Parts: sequence; C-alpha cells; structure tokens
Amino acid sequence: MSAESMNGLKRTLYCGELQRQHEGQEVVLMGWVQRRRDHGGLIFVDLRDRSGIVQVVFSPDVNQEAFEKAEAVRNEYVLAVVGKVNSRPEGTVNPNMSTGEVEVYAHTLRLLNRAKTPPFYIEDNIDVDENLRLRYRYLDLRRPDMQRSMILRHRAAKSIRDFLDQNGFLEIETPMLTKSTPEGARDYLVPSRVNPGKFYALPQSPQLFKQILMLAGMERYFQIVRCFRDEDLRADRQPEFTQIDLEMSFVEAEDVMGLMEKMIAQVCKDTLDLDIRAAFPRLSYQDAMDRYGSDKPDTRFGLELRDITPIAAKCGFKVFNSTAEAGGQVKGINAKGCAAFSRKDIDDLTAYVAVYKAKGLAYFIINEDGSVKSPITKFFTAEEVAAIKDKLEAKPGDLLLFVADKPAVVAAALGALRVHLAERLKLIPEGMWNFLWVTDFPLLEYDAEAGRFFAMHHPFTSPVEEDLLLLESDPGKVRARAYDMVLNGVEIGGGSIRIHRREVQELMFKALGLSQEEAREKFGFMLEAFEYGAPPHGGLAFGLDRLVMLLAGKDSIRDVIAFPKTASATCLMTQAPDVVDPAQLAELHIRSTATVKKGN
RNA sequence: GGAGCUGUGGUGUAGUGGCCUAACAUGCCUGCCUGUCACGCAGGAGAACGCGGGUUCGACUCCCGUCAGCUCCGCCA
Repeated sequence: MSAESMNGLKRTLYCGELQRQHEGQEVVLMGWVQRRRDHGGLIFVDLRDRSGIVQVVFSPDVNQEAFEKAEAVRNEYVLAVVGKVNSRPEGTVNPNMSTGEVEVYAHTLRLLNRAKTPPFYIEDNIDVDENLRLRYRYLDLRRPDMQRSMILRHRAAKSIRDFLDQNGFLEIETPMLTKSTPEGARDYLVPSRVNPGKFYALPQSPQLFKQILMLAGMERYFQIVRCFRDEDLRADRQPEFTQIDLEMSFVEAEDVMGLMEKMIAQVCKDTLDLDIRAAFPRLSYQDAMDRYGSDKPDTRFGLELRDITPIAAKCGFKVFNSTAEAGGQVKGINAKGCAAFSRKDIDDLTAYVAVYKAKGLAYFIINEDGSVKSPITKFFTAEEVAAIKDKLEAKPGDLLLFVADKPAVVAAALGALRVHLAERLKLIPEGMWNFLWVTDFPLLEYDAEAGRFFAMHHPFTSPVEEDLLLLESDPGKVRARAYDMVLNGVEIGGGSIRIHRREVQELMFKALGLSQEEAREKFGFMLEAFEYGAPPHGGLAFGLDRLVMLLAGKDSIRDVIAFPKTASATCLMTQAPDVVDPAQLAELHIRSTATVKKGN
C-alpha cells in the first residue's frame, strides 16, 4: 500500500482531547502510530499527537477495507483516521490513559506516510544513549516528556512577554552581528566579506545596546534573545543560550528586584500553577559565602559551614594552626548522623573535595557517648574539642568534616561537599522552590595571576555611591549595586544598576587597568553616548534555559532546548560545525591552517 | 587544557583471559489469534564486542593510543 494524501480531510479533534462527552461523534484524527496490537480479527492502534494518545479500533465489522489497511500499519506510521467515538465496553476501560474511557471505531484509514522502525522507543523514561537522542532529535522530541518541556518553555516565555508588556516594557531587537567586546567570554566571530580582515562578533549579551536604548529614551526594554559564548560546556551551559534581557530607566535596585519577583511569581503561576511568595529572602554575598561557600546557595537544606578558625589558630594541629596563621580559614560542616561512615566513605569525600583543591579533609566522629574519634584529637585539648563540637552543634552519631585552606578553597570545597552530602543523604526536599537574592557583591575581584582587578559582573555595573572614592584607593573594598537571583542553588538571573555617568565609567575602566586609549577604542561610542543625557538605569538578565530546566525538573538545559549541542559544541543531527568549501573561505578572505581531524 | 565514567545485535544490558562458533530482554520479520492496552502464542533473521596498536599459545575480557557521549575542574567579565 502506498502513501495517500489527506485528500481534503480536516482534523476535527486532537487525540488526547477525546472524552466521554464526545461519544457518538464522528471525528477525524491525525497522528503517529504509538503501538499496534493485532488480535487477528481485531486491531488496536494507539494514535498519538501532541495532545496525547487515544485507542483506535479496526474491526471488519465496522469496515473491512480499513481493517485490512490497518494490518500493514507499523510504529510511527502517519495516519488519518475517521471514525466514531464510543465508550469502551464494560471492563475494557483503561484508567492509566487520560482518554481511557473511550475509543474510536475507525471506518476510514488513510496512510499518510510510512516510517522506518525508530532506533529507540517514542515514550517517556527511556534509557538511551544521548548520542542517539541527539542524532535523531526529531524522534526524541516526539516523546511526551520532551513535548511537555517545549510547551512549558513556550508558556514561560509567553508569561514573561505578557507580564513585561503589561508593565510597560517594549520588546526591541538588537544586532546579532556586532562588535567583539574584550574581557569576558570568548566571542563567536563572523568574518566580514565586504570588509576584508574584519570580524563581527555574535553577542554574549545585548548589554551595551540595552543601555544605549535607555539613553535613547525607551524607558523600559526587554528581549528574549539568543546569546553566544565560545566557552566549554556544562550541563547548564550551552554555547548559544537564551536570555530574558531587560532594562529600566529611573530605577533603583529595589525597583528592579521587586518587579522581577513579581514576574517570576507570575511565571510559576502560569506554568506550574505554583504560588510562591513574591518577597524573596536576601542574602549578602559575604553571608552566602560564609554560610554556604557559594554565591548561589541552595537553602533547601542545612549543613551550613561553621568557622572554627579562632579555635584552630591556637590548637596543636599544625595543618590547622599554620593555615590560620597564614590568613587562611578552617571551617567545617556537620554531617548529621553520619558517624557510621566507613574509612572508604571518608576517603571518597576527601577525593571529592580534592577536585576543588582542598589538600585534605579532617574529621571528628562523635561517638554515642559523646567522645570524639579522630586521628587528630590528640592535637587538641579537651576544651578545644568541646569548643569545636559546640560550634558545629555536634550530637552523638554525627560526623564533622573540616577543610583548612585559603578562604576561596574552603568555600569551594565545603560548598560543593555540602551539596554532595545533601544529595547522598537525600536531605533535599521535593517540591521546594527556594528563590533568593544575593546582594552586596564586590565590584571588583583581584586576579593574582594577571596582577589586576576584574569586574565581578561586568564593567558597567555601578559601584555603591559611598564607595566611589575607594575605587582608586582600595578597589577590592568597593561594593557593587548588583543582585543575582538564585533558585535552589542555581543562578537564574543577575543584574545591576549601571553606571550612567561618563566620569564614573572612566574611573571603572581605570580600575580595570584599561588605558584611556583602550577604553576609547573599545567603548568610545558608549562613553560619548553618556555625555548626551544618560538617565540612571538598571536591569537584569535571566537565563531562560536554566529557569525552564528547574521548572521542568530537569538536570540539564539540553532537555529544555529543542536542538542542543554536545559537550564538544557539535550538533549531532546536522554535523555542525563542519568544513566549508575553500571558495567560501576565499570569499571571506580566510586561509585555513587547521588540520581537520576525521572522526570514526 | 585536565580528571573521571561509559562504548557488546536496532535498543537496553550480561559476559573480568580459553566455558563465547557471544547470552538475556525488548524491538524487527513471518504465521496464528475479535477486547487488547508493555496483548498473547509459535517460528525466524540480526552483533566478530567504538576504532587502531600491543601483551599472550589464546583478548569482548589486560595494556597503550584514539574517537564519541556524559559529568566535573580550569574557563564562563
């Protein structure tokens, strides 16, 4: 049987919509064959479309021709079915299907297309190599779970657009072919054919343009926009990703944060029917680092870091006291009830923190009688042990874990260990949505290797007014008017009040070690623009992929991006990137020197 | 740039030096079956074990390299 045309048939309903109320109706369904069950004299076909699945019955009693055609049907064949909706006979209702009370008695079947046997099942909870899923992404996307994710993503974007529109924001597009901005991520470059030797860069974010739009009097701007960064990938990082980018004029940090809380609450309502408290907790950067060892803390569980540096400084354990003396920190976390961890368990944890440069992991096992078992207790007085136990609120059966190092290493190691333990001990409650703001970031970070300061967010972030004078005398102390939104340990957005005065912007560039000439060359247009009446302004950018990932309960943004790239930034479906015709290169004034490795 | 994990019929796995002329499940093909919904029953086809090299009398199994996917560190203002 060869494929047929729709021949004027119009779909009347979606498969997943069929309910008892449609009983007796003649319907036209179109979709894919989920499964065929051939009982010889009776054939069942589960027909699937985006809305769901419904059972279609082919019987010679209804129509002999349709029945015979149905015998040739296979998985993923594309069908048009015309038939009558019937309630299922007594005892054949399927409570596991949303359409399980009805079925369609088909009198007409049109085979719209055949399909090869797919390389994996089109159903949820498959355990297939990601290689295959990505190579056959169009099949992967047919799975209900992926369709739900795409729908959720659409709803989130729609909710955001509606909210921002209602709040006076204009969606304005900014260029994709733009100028390379130094400092920050690597740019994706696009050669210019008409300007030999010159390159555009794909935007890492529309930062400069949205600020310029504020200068242009647009007042409130937003854009759901693709951004590009040529850096190595992670589960939550893709080379191209989508930002909800926005900017407002004549606002303070509080105005932006307040509005964004409302927007996120609206998105949660519109996508998951979730009511969240629209006044998110605030945490200073310093508190976040002190208590959680992270600037994007997951507050769904405890295991907070405790500082025992003062005790460690005086104790007899050389690793501790020398670290304290050298300006380092000794901090610990209390793994409640983990006293039974084996030597191997602790070795594994030690290896885990070693990745974050921690040189070791000291531990106290709190015995049932309250005494401490540890290879290092001999270096501590009874008072010191008691003080440490007190500081970590140790109870019998607990395991105390300590890292002594530079503050950054202690934070990274214990911050990661904290999350690792919480996952292992299953301390993270389901269904918790811990939104919070991290504020009071330092404006600048000193990079010892480069021997200079770098902007912690970006060079357009405004310093706190009172700290302005410190910019020249003690740059490390300057606070930024910046804020990050964090959800369950994931940074989903960040923003700031921007610099809008030329003198301040020049001071900032100077603090970053940019000469006047360099600043002018790279950001001259920006500095010039500031001179024509720049309003105070600020904004924020959300990572739409990350936000949707969390709303969808996924572990990777690949699962909420229709066509993601692999960890080596390739597309397994299209085989991008690929070599191009030498003629194309010549036209672009590019000579290839790379040796292209051939895959297997 | 670095580390770890994975790689066996279409798919998911088992197989840790000869028992493997590779097993199981599922899918696929054929036949039977008028109430299944992970339909059932019977039969059949289908992999030289990612690729290359080495060790060994002998390698899916050990070693080295390489490719691909994933995770993490660096990187991501």
